[in-house]
Amino acid sequence: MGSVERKERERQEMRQLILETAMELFVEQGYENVTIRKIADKIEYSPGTIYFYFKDKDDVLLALCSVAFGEFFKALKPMRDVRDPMERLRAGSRMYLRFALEHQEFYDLMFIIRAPMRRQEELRKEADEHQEKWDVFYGSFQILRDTICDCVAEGYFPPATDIDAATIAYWSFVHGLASLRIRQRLPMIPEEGLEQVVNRAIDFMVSELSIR
Amino acid sequence: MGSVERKERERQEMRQLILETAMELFVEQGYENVTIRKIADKIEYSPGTIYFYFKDKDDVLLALCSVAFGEFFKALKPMRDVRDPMERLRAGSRMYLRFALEHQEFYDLMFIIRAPMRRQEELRKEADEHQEKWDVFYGSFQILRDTICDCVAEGYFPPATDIDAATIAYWSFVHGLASLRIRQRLPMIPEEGLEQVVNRAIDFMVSELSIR
DNA sequence: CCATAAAATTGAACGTTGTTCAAAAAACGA
DNA sequence: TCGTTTTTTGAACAACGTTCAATTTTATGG
Repeated sequence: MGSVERKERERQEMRQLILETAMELFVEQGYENVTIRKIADKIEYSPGTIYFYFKDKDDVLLALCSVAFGEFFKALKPMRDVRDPMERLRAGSRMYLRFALEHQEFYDLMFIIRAPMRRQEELRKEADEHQEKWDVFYGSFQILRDTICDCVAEGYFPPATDIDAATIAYWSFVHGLASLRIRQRLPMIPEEGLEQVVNRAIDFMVSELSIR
Repeated sequence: MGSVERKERERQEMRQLILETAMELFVEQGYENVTIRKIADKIEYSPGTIYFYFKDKDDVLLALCSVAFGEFFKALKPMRDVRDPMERLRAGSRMYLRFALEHQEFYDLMFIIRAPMRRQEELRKEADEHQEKWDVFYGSFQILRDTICDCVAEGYFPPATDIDAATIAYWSFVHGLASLRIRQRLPMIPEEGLEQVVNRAIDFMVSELSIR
Protein backbone atom coordinates (compact mmCIF):
# COMPACT_ATOMS: atom_id res chain seq x y z
CA MET A 1 0.00 0.00 0.00
CA GLY A 2 1.07 3.55 -0.63
CA SER A 3 0.08 4.56 2.83
CA VAL A 4 3.63 5.53 3.65
CA GLU A 5 3.53 8.22 0.98
CA ARG A 6 0.16 9.39 2.25
CA LYS A 7 1.55 9.57 5.76
CA GLU A 8 4.35 11.72 4.49
CA ARG A 9 1.87 13.90 2.60
CA GLU A 10 -0.30 14.31 5.69
CA ARG A 11 2.75 15.24 7.66
CA GLN A 12 3.60 17.93 5.15
CA GLU A 13 0.00 19.16 5.19
CA MET A 14 0.15 19.51 8.96
CA ARG A 15 3.43 21.41 8.69
CA GLN A 16 1.77 23.60 6.10
CA LEU A 17 -1.22 24.25 8.36
CA ILE A 18 1.06 25.26 11.21
CA LEU A 19 3.07 27.55 8.95
CA GLU A 20 0.03 29.23 7.43
CA THR A 21 -1.42 29.83 10.86
CA ALA A 22 1.87 31.15 12.16
CA MET A 23 2.06 33.44 9.16
CA GLU A 24 -1.40 34.84 9.84
CA LEU A 25 -0.48 35.58 13.44
CA PHE A 26 2.75 37.05 12.20
CA VAL A 27 1.08 39.44 9.80
CA GLU A 28 -1.75 40.53 12.04
CA GLN A 29 0.01 40.62 15.40
CA GLY A 30 3.68 41.10 14.64
CA TYR A 31 6.73 39.01 15.37
CA GLU A 32 6.89 39.42 19.10
CA ASN A 33 3.34 38.15 19.49
CA VAL A 34 3.79 34.93 17.59
CA THR A 35 3.71 32.24 20.22
CA ILE A 36 3.73 28.47 20.12
CA ARG A 37 0.63 28.50 22.27
CA LYS A 38 -1.21 30.96 20.05
CA ILE A 39 -0.43 28.91 16.97
CA ALA A 40 -1.65 25.79 18.76
CA ASP A 41 -4.81 27.55 19.92
CA LYS A 42 -5.63 28.77 16.45
CA ILE A 43 -5.35 25.34 14.83
CA GLU A 44 -7.07 23.81 17.86
CA TYR A 45 -4.25 21.49 18.81
CA SER A 46 -2.24 21.38 21.99
CA PRO A 47 1.13 23.17 22.23
CA GLY A 48 3.04 19.92 22.36
CA THR A 49 1.87 18.94 18.88
CA ILE A 50 3.87 21.73 17.26
CA TYR A 51 6.99 20.00 18.54
CA PHE A 52 6.08 16.87 16.66
CA TYR A 53 6.40 18.77 13.39
CA PHE A 54 9.09 21.30 14.21
CA LYS A 55 12.16 20.97 16.35
CA ASP A 56 11.60 24.24 18.14
CA LYS A 57 10.37 27.79 17.60
CA ASP A 58 13.46 28.75 15.60
CA ASP A 59 12.62 25.91 13.25
CA VAL A 60 9.16 27.37 12.66
CA LEU A 61 10.65 30.79 12.07
CA LEU A 62 13.20 29.42 9.60
CA ALA A 63 10.40 27.82 7.61
CA LEU A 64 8.47 31.09 7.67
CA CYS A 65 11.62 32.77 6.47
CA SER A 66 11.62 30.65 3.31
CA VAL A 67 8.06 31.72 2.59
CA ALA A 68 8.98 35.35 3.15
CA PHE A 69 11.93 35.05 0.77
CA GLY A 70 9.55 33.73 -1.85
CA GLU A 71 7.39 36.85 -1.52
CA PHE A 72 10.50 39.00 -1.51
CA PHE A 73 11.70 37.47 -4.74
CA LYS A 74 8.32 38.02 -6.35
CA ALA A 75 8.38 41.66 -5.31
CA LEU A 76 11.83 42.22 -6.82
CA LYS A 77 11.38 40.32 -10.08
CA PRO A 78 9.71 43.19 -11.96
CA MET A 79 12.92 45.20 -11.76
CA ARG A 80 14.37 42.93 -14.43
CA ASP A 81 12.10 44.56 -16.98
CA VAL A 82 14.03 47.82 -16.76
CA ARG A 83 16.52 47.89 -19.63
CA ASP A 84 19.14 50.34 -18.45
CA PRO A 85 20.99 48.66 -15.59
CA MET A 86 21.52 51.89 -13.67
CA GLU A 87 17.81 52.66 -13.84
CA ARG A 88 17.19 49.05 -12.90
CA LEU A 89 19.26 49.63 -9.79
CA ARG A 90 17.17 52.69 -8.95
CA ALA A 91 13.87 50.95 -9.62
CA GLY A 92 15.00 47.86 -7.72
CA SER A 93 15.95 49.94 -4.70
CA ARG A 94 12.50 51.51 -4.64
CA MET A 95 10.83 48.09 -4.88
CA TYR A 96 13.09 46.77 -2.13
CA LEU A 97 12.27 49.66 0.17
CA ARG A 98 8.56 49.41 -0.53
CA PHE A 99 8.55 45.71 0.23
CA ALA A 100 10.54 46.21 3.42
CA LEU A 101 8.17 48.87 4.69
CA GLU A 102 4.96 47.15 3.68
CA HIS A 103 6.08 43.80 5.08
CA GLN A 104 8.17 44.80 8.03
CA GLU A 105 7.58 41.50 9.80
CA PHE A 106 8.87 39.55 6.81
CA TYR A 107 11.82 41.82 6.55
CA ASP A 108 12.61 41.32 10.22
CA LEU A 109 12.57 37.60 9.72
CA MET A 110 14.69 37.60 6.59
CA PHE A 111 17.37 40.08 7.51
CA ILE A 112 17.24 41.33 11.07
CA ILE A 113 16.18 38.75 13.63
CA ARG A 114 18.66 36.20 14.96
CA ALA A 115 16.35 33.20 15.36
CA PRO A 116 16.07 31.84 11.81
CA MET A 117 19.81 31.94 11.20
CA ARG A 118 20.55 30.05 14.40
CA ARG A 119 18.51 27.18 13.05
CA GLN A 120 19.92 27.55 9.58
CA GLU A 121 23.45 27.24 10.92
CA GLU A 122 22.57 23.95 12.61
CA LEU A 123 20.99 22.58 9.45
CA ARG A 124 23.97 23.51 7.32
CA LYS A 125 26.15 21.33 9.50
CA GLU A 126 24.01 18.23 9.41
CA ALA A 127 22.32 18.26 5.99
CA ASP A 128 23.79 19.38 2.70
CA GLU A 129 20.46 18.72 1.02
CA HIS A 130 19.01 21.64 2.91
CA GLN A 131 21.19 24.12 1.08
CA GLU A 132 19.00 24.18 -2.01
CA LYS A 133 16.14 25.56 0.04
CA TRP A 134 18.15 28.74 0.29
CA ASP A 135 17.90 29.30 -3.40
CA VAL A 136 15.20 31.81 -2.55
CA PHE A 137 17.90 33.73 -0.77
CA TYR A 138 20.51 33.42 -3.48
CA GLY A 139 17.89 34.05 -6.15
CA SER A 140 17.22 37.60 -5.02
CA PHE A 141 20.91 38.17 -4.54
CA GLN A 142 21.47 37.02 -8.10
CA ILE A 143 19.11 39.60 -9.58
CA LEU A 144 21.17 42.32 -7.98
CA ARG A 145 24.44 40.69 -8.99
CA ASP A 146 23.32 40.44 -12.61
CA THR A 147 22.40 44.10 -12.56
CA ILE A 148 25.84 45.03 -11.30
CA CYS A 149 27.35 42.88 -14.05
CA ASP A 150 25.31 44.75 -16.64
CA CYS A 151 26.45 48.04 -15.15
CA VAL A 152 30.02 47.00 -15.81
CA ALA A 153 29.15 45.69 -19.28
CA GLU A 154 27.51 48.96 -20.25
CA GLY A 155 30.33 51.06 -18.89
CA TYR A 156 28.65 52.53 -15.82
CA PHE A 157 31.27 50.89 -13.63
CA PRO A 158 34.94 50.32 -14.53
CA PRO A 159 35.78 46.99 -16.20
CA ALA A 160 37.97 46.01 -13.27
CA THR A 161 35.09 46.21 -10.81
CA ASP A 162 34.97 43.42 -8.22
CA ILE A 163 31.45 42.20 -8.89
CA ASP A 164 30.90 40.49 -5.55
CA ALA A 165 32.23 43.41 -3.58
CA ALA A 166 30.09 45.85 -5.55
CA THR A 167 26.99 43.69 -5.17
CA ILE A 168 27.43 43.44 -1.45
CA ALA A 169 28.16 47.14 -1.25
CA TYR A 170 24.96 48.09 -2.99
CA TRP A 171 22.88 45.55 -1.16
CA SER A 172 24.30 46.82 2.13
CA PHE A 173 23.22 50.30 1.19
CA VAL A 174 19.63 49.34 0.46
CA HIS A 175 19.40 47.03 3.45
CA GLY A 176 20.85 49.77 5.61
CA LEU A 177 18.20 52.21 4.49
CA ALA A 178 15.44 49.70 5.05
CA SER A 179 16.57 48.55 8.47
CA LEU A 180 17.30 52.02 9.79
CA ARG A 181 13.81 53.06 8.77
CA ILE A 182 12.11 50.00 10.16
CA ARG A 183 13.95 50.21 13.45
CA GLN A 184 13.43 53.96 13.67
CA ARG A 185 17.08 54.90 13.70
CA LEU A 186 16.65 58.04 11.60
CA PRO A 187 15.35 60.37 14.30
CA MET A 188 17.11 63.37 12.77
CA ILE A 189 14.64 63.29 9.92
CA PRO A 190 11.02 64.07 10.84
CA GLU A 191 8.60 61.32 9.93
CA GLU A 192 6.82 63.33 7.25
CA GLY A 193 10.01 64.09 5.31
CA LEU A 194 11.42 60.58 5.61
CA GLU A 195 10.21 59.06 2.37
CA GLN A 196 11.56 61.95 0.35
CA VAL A 197 14.97 61.81 2.01
CA VAL A 198 15.15 58.07 1.46
CA ASN A 199 14.35 58.53 -2.22
CA ARG A 200 16.96 61.25 -2.49
CA ALA A 201 19.49 58.96 -0.85
CA ILE A 202 18.78 56.37 -3.53
CA ASP A 203 19.12 59.00 -6.24
CA PHE A 204 22.41 60.17 -4.75
CA MET A 205 23.79 56.64 -4.79
CA VAL A 206 22.65 55.85 -8.31
CA SER A 207 23.88 59.07 -9.85
CA GLU A 208 27.15 59.30 -7.94
CA LEU A 209 28.09 55.67 -8.44
CA SER A 210 27.86 55.71 -12.21
CA ILE A 211 30.77 57.08 -14.22
CA ARG A 212 29.77 60.50 -15.48
CA MET B 1 20.31 70.53 55.37
CA GLY B 2 21.67 69.43 52.02
CA SER B 3 20.38 65.94 52.53
CA VAL B 4 18.04 66.29 49.61
CA GLU B 5 21.00 66.67 47.26
CA ARG B 6 22.70 63.72 48.86
CA LYS B 7 19.54 61.69 48.38
CA GLU B 8 19.54 62.57 44.75
CA ARG B 9 23.23 61.68 44.48
CA GLU B 10 22.66 58.32 46.13
CA ARG B 11 19.82 57.69 43.76
CA GLN B 12 22.08 58.35 40.80
CA GLU B 13 24.76 56.12 42.29
CA MET B 14 22.28 53.29 42.57
CA ARG B 15 21.20 53.84 38.97
CA GLN B 16 24.86 53.76 38.02
CA LEU B 17 25.44 50.52 39.90
CA ILE B 18 22.52 48.90 38.14
CA LEU B 19 23.73 50.10 34.76
CA GLU B 20 27.31 48.98 35.29
CA THR B 21 26.13 45.56 36.38
CA ALA B 22 23.76 45.31 33.46
CA MET B 23 26.59 46.28 31.15
CA GLU B 24 28.84 43.55 32.55
CA LEU B 25 26.14 40.94 32.00
CA PHE B 26 25.60 42.40 28.58
CA VAL B 27 29.20 42.10 27.54
CA GLU B 28 29.88 38.69 29.00
CA GLN B 29 26.57 36.96 28.34
CA GLY B 30 25.00 38.80 25.42
CA TYR B 31 21.79 40.72 25.05
CA GLU B 32 19.33 37.87 25.28
CA ASN B 33 20.74 36.79 28.62
CA VAL B 34 20.45 40.14 30.36
CA THR B 35 17.64 39.72 32.82
CA ILE B 36 16.15 41.87 35.53
CA ARG B 37 16.59 38.99 37.91
CA LYS B 38 20.23 38.43 36.98
CA ILE B 39 21.02 42.10 37.45
CA ALA B 40 19.30 42.01 40.82
CA ASP B 41 21.18 38.86 41.84
CA LYS B 42 24.51 40.34 40.90
CA ILE B 43 24.06 43.51 42.95
CA GLU B 44 22.45 41.45 45.72
CA TYR B 45 19.14 43.24 45.71
CA SER B 46 15.71 41.89 45.00
CA PRO B 47 14.19 42.17 41.49
CA GLY B 48 11.62 44.68 42.63
CA THR B 49 14.30 47.22 43.54
CA ILE B 50 15.28 47.69 39.89
CA TYR B 51 11.80 49.05 39.32
CA PHE B 52 12.37 51.73 41.89
CA TYR B 53 15.14 53.17 39.72
CA PHE B 54 13.94 52.30 36.22
CA LYS B 55 10.46 52.25 34.77
CA ASP B 56 10.95 48.92 33.06
CA LYS B 57 13.49 46.84 31.18
CA ASP B 58 13.31 49.05 28.11
CA ASP B 59 14.27 51.96 30.35
CA VAL B 60 17.40 50.12 31.48
CA LEU B 61 18.26 49.29 27.88
CA LEU B 62 17.79 52.88 26.79
CA ALA B 63 20.20 54.03 29.47
CA LEU B 64 22.70 51.38 28.37
CA CYS B 65 22.23 52.64 24.85
CA SER B 66 23.48 56.08 25.85
CA VAL B 67 26.60 54.53 27.31
CA ALA B 68 27.14 52.52 24.15
CA PHE B 69 26.80 55.63 22.01
CA GLY B 70 29.48 57.26 24.10
CA GLU B 71 31.87 54.41 23.32
CA PHE B 72 30.83 54.51 19.69
CA PHE B 73 31.61 58.19 19.45
CA LYS B 74 35.02 57.65 21.01
CA ALA B 75 35.77 54.93 18.49
CA LEU B 76 34.87 57.15 15.55
CA LYS B 77 36.53 60.37 16.67
CA PRO B 78 40.01 59.45 15.37
CA MET B 79 38.70 59.54 11.79
CA ARG B 80 38.65 63.31 12.03
CA ASP B 81 42.45 63.31 11.91
CA VAL B 82 42.41 62.17 8.30
CA ARG B 83 42.84 65.24 6.10
CA ASP B 84 41.42 64.11 2.78
CA PRO B 85 37.67 63.74 3.27
CA MET B 86 37.38 60.79 0.89
CA GLU B 87 40.12 58.96 2.76
CA ARG B 88 38.40 60.00 5.96
CA LEU B 89 35.28 58.28 4.70
CA ARG B 90 37.27 55.13 4.02
CA ALA B 91 39.05 55.21 7.36
CA GLY B 92 35.81 56.00 9.18
CA SER B 93 34.06 53.07 7.55
CA ARG B 94 36.80 50.75 8.73
CA MET B 95 36.60 52.09 12.27
CA TYR B 96 32.83 51.78 12.21
CA LEU B 97 32.98 48.18 11.05
CA ARG B 98 35.65 47.28 13.58
CA PHE B 99 33.63 48.76 16.41
CA ALA B 100 30.46 47.01 15.27
CA LEU B 101 32.18 43.63 15.13
CA GLU B 102 34.14 43.98 18.34
CA HIS B 103 31.14 45.28 20.28
CA GLN B 104 28.27 43.47 18.66
CA GLU B 105 26.10 43.76 21.74
CA PHE B 106 26.49 47.53 21.80
CA TYR B 107 25.77 47.69 18.14
CA ASP B 108 22.62 45.64 18.61
CA LEU B 109 21.45 48.04 21.25
CA MET B 110 22.23 51.19 19.32
CA PHE B 111 20.98 50.26 15.88
CA ILE B 112 19.18 46.94 15.69
CA ILE B 113 17.07 46.08 18.69
CA ARG B 114 13.58 47.56 19.12
CA ALA B 115 13.53 47.97 22.90
CA PRO B 116 15.52 51.17 23.47
CA MET B 117 13.66 53.11 20.79
CA ARG B 118 10.29 52.15 22.21
CA ARG B 119 11.27 53.86 25.42
CA GLN B 120 12.88 56.76 23.63
CA GLU B 121 9.66 57.41 21.75
CA GLU B 122 7.74 57.66 25.03
CA LEU B 123 10.27 60.03 26.52
CA ARG B 124 10.24 62.28 23.48
CA LYS B 125 6.54 62.83 24.02
CA GLU B 126 6.68 63.71 27.67
CA ALA B 127 10.01 65.47 28.16
CA ASP B 128 11.78 67.81 25.80
CA GLU B 129 14.69 68.03 28.21
CA HIS B 130 15.52 64.44 27.39
CA GLN B 131 16.41 65.29 23.83
CA GLU B 132 19.87 66.58 24.71
CA LYS B 133 20.80 63.15 25.96
CA TRP B 134 20.66 62.05 22.36
CA ASP B 135 23.53 64.30 21.49
CA VAL B 136 25.66 61.19 21.58
CA PHE B 137 23.58 59.97 18.72
CA TYR B 138 23.64 63.17 16.72
CA GLY B 139 27.31 63.67 17.55
CA SER B 140 28.43 60.62 15.62
CA PHE B 141 26.05 61.49 12.83
CA GLN B 142 27.59 64.94 12.68
CA ILE B 143 31.10 63.61 12.13
CA LEU B 144 29.88 61.80 9.04
CA ARG B 145 27.85 64.79 7.88
CA ASP B 146 30.86 67.08 8.18
CA THR B 147 32.90 64.66 6.15
CA ILE B 148 30.30 64.64 3.38
CA CYS B 149 30.32 68.45 3.46
CA ASP B 150 34.10 68.44 3.03
CA CYS B 151 33.73 66.02 0.14
CA VAL B 152 31.52 68.54 -1.59
CA ALA B 153 33.84 71.42 -0.68
CA GLU B 154 36.85 69.64 -2.11
CA GLY B 155 35.06 68.67 -5.29
CA TYR B 156 34.67 64.93 -4.70
CA PHE B 157 30.90 65.33 -4.89
CA PRO B 158 29.02 67.82 -7.09
CA PRO B 159 28.22 71.21 -5.51
CA ALA B 160 24.49 70.55 -5.76
CA THR B 161 24.73 67.44 -3.56
CA ASP B 162 21.91 67.06 -1.01
CA ILE B 163 24.04 66.78 2.11
CA ASP B 164 21.45 65.07 4.30
CA ALA B 165 20.52 62.57 1.63
CA ALA B 166 24.18 61.80 0.94
CA THR B 167 24.96 61.43 4.65
CA ILE B 168 22.09 59.04 5.17
CA ALA B 169 23.02 57.16 2.03
CA TYR B 170 26.57 56.57 3.19
CA TRP B 171 25.60 55.80 6.73
CA SER B 172 23.04 53.29 5.43
CA PHE B 173 25.77 51.61 3.46
CA VAL B 174 28.08 51.19 6.42
CA HIS B 175 25.30 50.19 8.77
CA GLY B 176 24.07 47.73 6.18
CA LEU B 177 27.48 46.10 5.98
CA ALA B 178 27.77 45.94 9.75
CA SER B 179 24.32 44.56 10.41
CA LEU B 180 24.42 42.00 7.64
CA ARG B 181 27.71 40.72 9.06
CA ILE B 182 26.55 40.70 12.64
CA ARG B 183 23.30 38.97 11.82
CA GLN B 184 25.03 36.53 9.49
CA ARG B 185 23.15 37.48 6.39
CA LEU B 186 26.10 37.11 4.03
CA PRO B 187 26.07 33.31 3.68
CA MET B 188 27.22 33.48 0.07
CA ILE B 189 30.64 34.58 1.27
CA PRO B 190 32.59 31.98 3.26
CA GLU B 191 33.58 33.15 6.72
CA GLU B 192 37.30 33.29 5.97
CA GLY B 193 36.90 35.59 2.97
CA LEU B 194 34.39 37.87 4.63
CA GLU B 195 36.66 40.55 5.99
CA GLN B 196 38.38 40.98 2.65
CA VAL B 197 35.10 41.27 0.76
CA VAL B 198 33.80 43.80 3.25
CA ASN B 199 36.95 45.87 2.81
CA ARG B 200 36.63 45.65 -0.94
CA ALA B 201 33.02 46.77 -0.68
CA ILE B 202 34.18 49.85 1.20
CA ASP B 203 36.86 50.49 -1.41
CA PHE B 204 34.31 50.14 -4.18
CA MET B 205 32.02 52.68 -2.55
CA VAL B 206 34.74 55.20 -1.82
CA SER B 207 36.34 55.06 -5.23
CA GLU B 208 33.14 54.90 -7.26
CA LEU B 209 31.40 57.64 -5.34
CA SER B 210 34.08 60.25 -5.88
CA ILE B 211 34.17 62.14 -9.15
CA ARG B 212 37.02 60.75 -11.20
C1' DC C 1 15.76 60.56 71.94
C1' DC C 2 11.82 59.22 70.13
C1' DA C 3 7.60 59.08 67.46
C1' DT C 4 6.07 59.81 63.09
C1' DA C 5 6.43 60.35 58.24
C1' DA C 6 8.83 59.24 54.07
C1' DA C 7 11.78 56.48 51.29
C1' DA C 8 13.65 52.16 50.01
C1' DT C 9 13.52 47.22 49.81
C1' DT C 10 11.54 42.86 49.86
C1' DG C 11 9.69 38.61 48.10
C1' DA C 12 5.63 36.30 47.01
C1' DA C 13 2.44 36.29 43.35
C1' DC C 14 0.58 36.78 38.50
C1' DG C 15 0.50 35.90 33.89
C1' DT C 16 3.49 35.05 30.34
C1' DT C 17 6.88 32.28 27.60
C1' DG C 18 9.43 27.86 25.26
C1' DT C 19 9.96 23.20 26.05
C1' DT C 20 9.61 18.31 27.79
C1' DC C 21 7.51 13.98 28.49
C1' DA C 22 4.73 10.22 30.49
C1' DA C 23 0.42 8.94 29.46
C1' DA C 24 -3.56 8.54 26.51
C1' DA C 25 -5.68 8.24 22.08
C1' DA C 26 -5.83 7.24 17.29
C1' DA C 27 -4.34 4.90 13.28
C1' DC C 28 -2.33 1.08 11.32
C1' DG C 29 -0.99 -3.75 9.89
C1' DA C 30 -1.66 -8.50 10.19
C1' DT D 1 -9.43 -8.34 16.71
C1' DC D 2 -5.00 -7.55 18.79
C1' DG D 3 -0.47 -5.74 19.18
C1' DT D 4 2.45 -1.98 17.37
C1' DT D 5 3.43 2.41 15.85
C1' DT D 6 2.23 7.14 15.23
C1' DT D 7 0.11 11.08 16.89
C1' DT D 8 -1.81 14.00 20.42
C1' DT D 9 -2.45 15.59 24.90
C1' DG D 10 -1.97 18.52 28.87
C1' DA D 11 0.30 18.88 33.11
C1' DA D 12 4.67 20.29 34.66
C1' DC D 13 9.13 22.91 34.68
C1' DA D 14 12.05 26.69 34.68
C1' DA D 15 12.56 31.25 33.42
C1' DC D 16 10.83 35.76 32.25
C1' DG D 17 8.96 40.92 33.22
C1' DT D 18 6.18 43.11 36.31
C1' DT D 19 3.26 44.45 40.39
C1' DC D 20 2.34 45.46 45.05
C1' DA D 21 1.17 44.92 49.98
C1' DA D 22 4.05 44.38 53.62
C1' DT D 23 8.27 45.32 55.78
C1' DT D 24 12.56 47.50 56.89
C1' DT D 25 15.43 51.44 56.73
C1' DT D 26 16.18 56.28 56.88
C1' DA D 27 15.04 61.13 57.73
C1' DT D 28 12.65 64.74 60.20
C1' DG D 29 10.79 67.75 63.82
C1' DG D 30 9.39 68.35 68.51
